[in-house]
Order: sequence, then structure tokens, then C-alpha cells
Amino acid sequence: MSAAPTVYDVADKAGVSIATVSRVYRSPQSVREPTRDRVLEAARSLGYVPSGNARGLASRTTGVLGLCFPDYADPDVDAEGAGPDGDGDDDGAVVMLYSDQIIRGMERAARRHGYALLIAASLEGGPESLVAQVAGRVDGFAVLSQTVPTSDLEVIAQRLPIVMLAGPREIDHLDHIEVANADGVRELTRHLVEDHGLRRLAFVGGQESSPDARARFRGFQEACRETGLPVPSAPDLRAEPMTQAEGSRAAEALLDREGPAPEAMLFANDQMAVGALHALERRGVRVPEDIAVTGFDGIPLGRVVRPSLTTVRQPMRRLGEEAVELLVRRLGDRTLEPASLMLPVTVVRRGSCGCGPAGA
Amino acid sequence: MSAAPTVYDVADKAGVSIATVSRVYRSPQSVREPTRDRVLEAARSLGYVPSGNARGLASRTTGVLGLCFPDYADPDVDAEGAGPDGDGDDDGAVVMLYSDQIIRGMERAARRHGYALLIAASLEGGPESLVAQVAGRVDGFAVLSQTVPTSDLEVIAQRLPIVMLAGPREIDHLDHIEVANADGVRELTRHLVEDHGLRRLAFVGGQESSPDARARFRGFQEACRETGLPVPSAPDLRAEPMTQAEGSRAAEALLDREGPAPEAMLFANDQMAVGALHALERRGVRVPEDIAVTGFDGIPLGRVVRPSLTTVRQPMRRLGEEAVELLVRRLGDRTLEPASLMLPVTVVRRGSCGCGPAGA
DNA sequence: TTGAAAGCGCTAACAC
DNA sequence: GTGTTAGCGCTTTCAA
Repeated sequence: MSAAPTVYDVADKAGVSIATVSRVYRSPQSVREPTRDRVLEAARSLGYVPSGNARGLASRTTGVLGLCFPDYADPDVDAEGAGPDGDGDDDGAVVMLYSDQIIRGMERAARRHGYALLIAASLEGGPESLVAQVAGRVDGFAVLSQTVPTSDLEVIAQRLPIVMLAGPREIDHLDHIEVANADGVRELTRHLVEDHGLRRLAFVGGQESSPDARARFRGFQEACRETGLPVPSAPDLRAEPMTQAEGSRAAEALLDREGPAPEAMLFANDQMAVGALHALERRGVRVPEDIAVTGFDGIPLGRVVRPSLTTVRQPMRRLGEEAVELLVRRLGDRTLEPASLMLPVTVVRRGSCGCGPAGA
Repeated sequence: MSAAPTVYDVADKAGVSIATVSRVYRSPQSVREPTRDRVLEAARSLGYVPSGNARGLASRTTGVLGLCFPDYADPDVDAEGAGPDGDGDDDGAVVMLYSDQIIRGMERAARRHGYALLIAASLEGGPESLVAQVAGRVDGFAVLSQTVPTSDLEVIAQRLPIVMLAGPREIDHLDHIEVANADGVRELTRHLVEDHGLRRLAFVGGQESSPDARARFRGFQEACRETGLPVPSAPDLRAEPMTQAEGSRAAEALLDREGPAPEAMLFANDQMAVGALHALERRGVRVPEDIAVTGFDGIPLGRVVRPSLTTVRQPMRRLGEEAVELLVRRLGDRTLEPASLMLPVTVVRRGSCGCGPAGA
């Protein structure tokens, strides 16, 4: 691991100029074969690896796309492994699936276009923040909403393409992709009311500050209105972190409320719904016979719990893929009008609402 | 999106030198506050974003760590979304969890150390391959075994730290982390024999070329030897892709063999074991009453199938974290002896071997 | 087909 | 505390 060999070293050893070395890597067919072989051989023996930095500097592109996502978990908590059975992992696996899927989608699409992917969970501000870490090293990047301060984005957007993911359009001159949160819940709710004949519905929302959670509740309201049910002005309950534990708690609270128990509980995400399923089982309440339960997201876990979870599937992977498409498109033509995509969601009817094979 | 502003533009506008602009970003406290504010203000108004390339070139570091992993799935298959219910996703979600977990682990650890993470699934060779894409842009990187040709790694390793993940140590002067495949299966097998009194065991392996699958079978052999059972020289069966479908097929083949049915089926991974569970259920064979089934990996799916799957959990996230630690350590001192870690695995006793709450 | 030379935008001594 | 000045390793005209 001595000083890094450069084009000069390779050129010397191969008896050519640095320009030729460069050509061997950038357009091999423009160099005669014997020359090319000599260069490659020299490079190999020297352990030469082209410097991406120098290359990027000279050519003004990086061949890298980026993704900034929120820092869900405390990085220090599970630093050195979980407990004996590591049961703690599970919720983690579920939580992150969200960004994992986006990463996967972006990685694939990026690869198709010849880009690598740089990922970074958001750090705090400061001039040396994620902005510098990521923005300065990529040709363009995607940002999950509420990850990077709008003011930073405004600055960076002057310089390179940014696409905003999931969440409302915070900056209207940027490309933007969101998911049809309200539509999904509306359709799901109508299914509960119209197909299953349920009328006492309870909605468990999330943080008030979450635009996604708000949009989902809005879908619920719309469905109530459309089906002639009383339109609530706020969720029956809000769960602060939208976890399984909070879902359990919420389900029990709903059960313990005065008056007749609800016929259905709609949760703003799958994790809470799964937690609720556990709580209901503990209380001896049968799902879906006594009560229907639904979630939102379409996490893998939802299809294997019993009863399997009726939910609204978000096309996370596709979100990542479309993000890359948008970036690549804009990289090709900076003058394009800002695009705003709304990706459709799918209501997935499974056991927990009374559809599908309820049991096994 | 006009020409990118540079330190010169900012310096001009702020009435300082470029060195001062640089200092504002690299060591803010070494610049007097009024000066700093002027610079920041100028930068902001210009939409200045420091060029990671120029920076890296000048400072000879990137602040980025990399990961190269195999390209499991065909990138074109699910390009434009899956079917209506998208059931195809599921297996994909399960398969990829492997690298997803490593990515997650690396990302977290990298962040703790102030690095971002560059990821790329392997492309085919050629001078402009992934190697160049990644290797030239990071300070060091991790490679999942059998992803990058050994010869390429040899070359790159002369230049920057590489840690090899999962799989045998292909290059002995590189840092390397593997998982205790053999130990895990040996312990699991002994549990079956010693605690459940099972003696007719069948082992379903994977591709012969897979070092992991081979190591797992070796663990099985060791346990047989240690418990006085006949030691098989080869797995009872090999599944070519280690999928649920192949697991089902294998289970049926095992059932249809002549002679007494096995009392336990050990699979080289969880996916096959889950497939087997389905097949056995279809055939009316009860698990664990009639036969025990075990897997390997510890995928989330395993804990929610019924009966829940007894398996050996691999510490994937930790693998990623340790990889970063090794890289960071070596970045700090290139003369360190190459390290070789063997991460312990955990036998997870659940319903499918007769432990734990068999049913619900 | 190959070479010479001028940057790309920044950092890091070293002066002041 | 701030400015000057060399490069960092590559790509890219422009000539030959």
C-alpha cells in the first residue's frame, strides 16, 4: 500500500503518454490493441486504480446517484448485537424495510443506467453536513421528505437535480414523487363499509406532523363522507412512534373505551396493526370475526401474521426506481418542467378484514 | 442551474481569499465570525456546494466507504412493478434481506464514523466495471465473497483496504469476516439428537460451489460423528437455487424415498425450510410431531410461519458493522496484521423442532 | 493513433 | 486570522 500509482506511473511503465492511458479506460477501441495491452499490463502490475475523484473533477460527473433518508434508529443502541435471541431485531427489520426497499429500487434502477448509489441517513446540519457528504459527490439525488432542511435543498437544487420522495411537495420547482395515501385509505375504508357492512370504525393515526399519516386520515374522512358515516375531525387515537408496541396499546385503549366496541380498527401503518393483532389475541378478541383490523404499507410481515393483514401496499421499490428515472431524465435535460408523480397504491385484501383464507 | 459556483466565486463575493472559503467549511472555528458569516452568506446566495471530487483529489480521502454485493435478482424482471397482488415480491423481499441487512449495518456503523456508504451490485468485468466505479471513489470497501474476481481484488487491495465478507478467506492478506456456519449446524444437529432424541436425520444442501452451504454440511457431519450417528459423505439432497420451491420439492422427494421417513429434515437455509413446511402441510405430515424441520439464516419469515422455524441466526447486521470497524481500523493504520473474524451464530429453538410454543 | 498542455475545484503548507 | 501558491490525478482539446 505505497503511494498510489497514477496515470503517469502507468504511462511511464508502458512507454506511452498519460493521454493514452486515459483513453484505454475511457474508449478502449480508440487505442490500438498492442498499445492497449501494454497499458493494461502496466496498470495491473502497478496496482493502478483510476481515481474517481480526479476523474470526476476533470469530467464534471461522478456516475453516482444519492439517497438521503431519515435516521430512524439510534445508531448506538444496537451497536454490539442484540440480546440472546435477538428478538429486538425483528422490529428493526420491519421498521427499516421502508427505506430498505427504496434503496433496493434505486440501486437496481441506478445500475441499469450505469450509476452507483451513495446512501446516507441524515446527519445534523452544519456546513459539513450530509449536504457536503452527499451533494458534492453525486450527479443528483433523492431525498425522503423531512430529511433535509428545505433551505439546504433550495441551495443545492441550484446545482444538481433533486427529487423529493414521499410526502407533500415542499419545493414546487423540484421533481417529486408521492404515494396515494389518501386514495388508499379511502378505498380500503369503503371496502370495509360497503363490502363487509361495518359501520363503527376507529382510526389510529400517527404523529400530527407526519404528512403521510395526515393524508391517510384524510382518506378515512373522505370515505366516511362518501359512505354517509359521521365524519370525524381527528383520529380516534394517535400513536407517537408508530410501532407494534404502540399499536398494541392503541388496540387495548380502543377496547377499553366506553360504549360499543368498534367493528373495525384502521391503523396508519402495518406495524401498529400487527401489534394490535397481538393485543387482540391476548384479549381473546377474534379477528376478523369480532373485529376487523387493517394497516398501511404492505410490509412482508403482514402477509405471514395470522390472520394475514389487510392493508394498502405502497410501491416502495417502485418509488426508488422512479426516483432514479426522474434523475436520469433531468440529467439528460435540465430544462424539463418539474415533474410530480403520484404512485398508485393497492388495497390488499387478506384475512384480517374478513376476506381471503381467514385462518391458515 | 448555470455553471457551478466555485470557491473563487464565493471568495470574490465575500471579499476574501479562496483559502478562507475552504477554512470556513473545514474548520469553521479558525475563521473569525464576521468573516465566516460573510462567506456563508455568499455561498448561500450563489448556491455553492463544495465539490466532493475536488476535495477528495486535494485531500486524498473521500469520506466514503463502499460495499459490493452480488446481483441476486434480474434487474429487468420487476422493473415496472409486480402483479396485482404483487405476490412475486415476497420471495424477493426475503432473498435480498441478506444484503439489505448488511447494508443497514454498514450504513449505521459508517455514519458513526462519519462516512457515507456507496453500494453497488456487481456488474460484469471490463476496465470500467464496478471495481472502477466503486474502488476509485471510496477510502475502503467491503466485498461479499464471490462478487468480484479475486484477481481484481488483488490489484485493488494494493491501493486501499478491502474486507471480505461471508465465505472462506480467498485472499489471505486481506481482512476477512465470516460466520460460524459449521458451528451453527453442528450445535443445531446435536440439539436435535441429544435433546429431542432424533436419529434419522436428512440434510438438504445447496450448490456444491457454495462455501457456505458446504460449511453447513460439514457441521452436520461433525455432529453426526460426535453423537455416534453414521457420518454421511454428502447431503441427502442438493437444491440448486435454495428457494422455497426447491425446499418443497426436496421435502417431497425425501418423503418419497424408500425406507423409513426421516425424523428430521435439516435445510441449508431458511427459505428451503419454509418451502418444506408448506409441502409437509399439504401432505398432511405434522411438524414437529411427525418430523422436525430446521433452517439456517434467521430470516424474519421464519419466526412467523407456523410452526415457527427453528434455525441458526446469522448476525448479518453485525457483519456489516464489523466490516466498517475493520475498514476504519485499517484506514487508521495500514500496517496492521490482516484480521480474520469468525462471527458466532445463534441456534434459535422454535416450534418446528419441537421446542417453544409449537402452535400459536 | 498518439502526445502535449491546459485546466477541473479544492486543500495544505507556508508566508504575512 | 488570512492570503499565496502549488499541486492532487484525471479528461480533453488541439496538434502531430
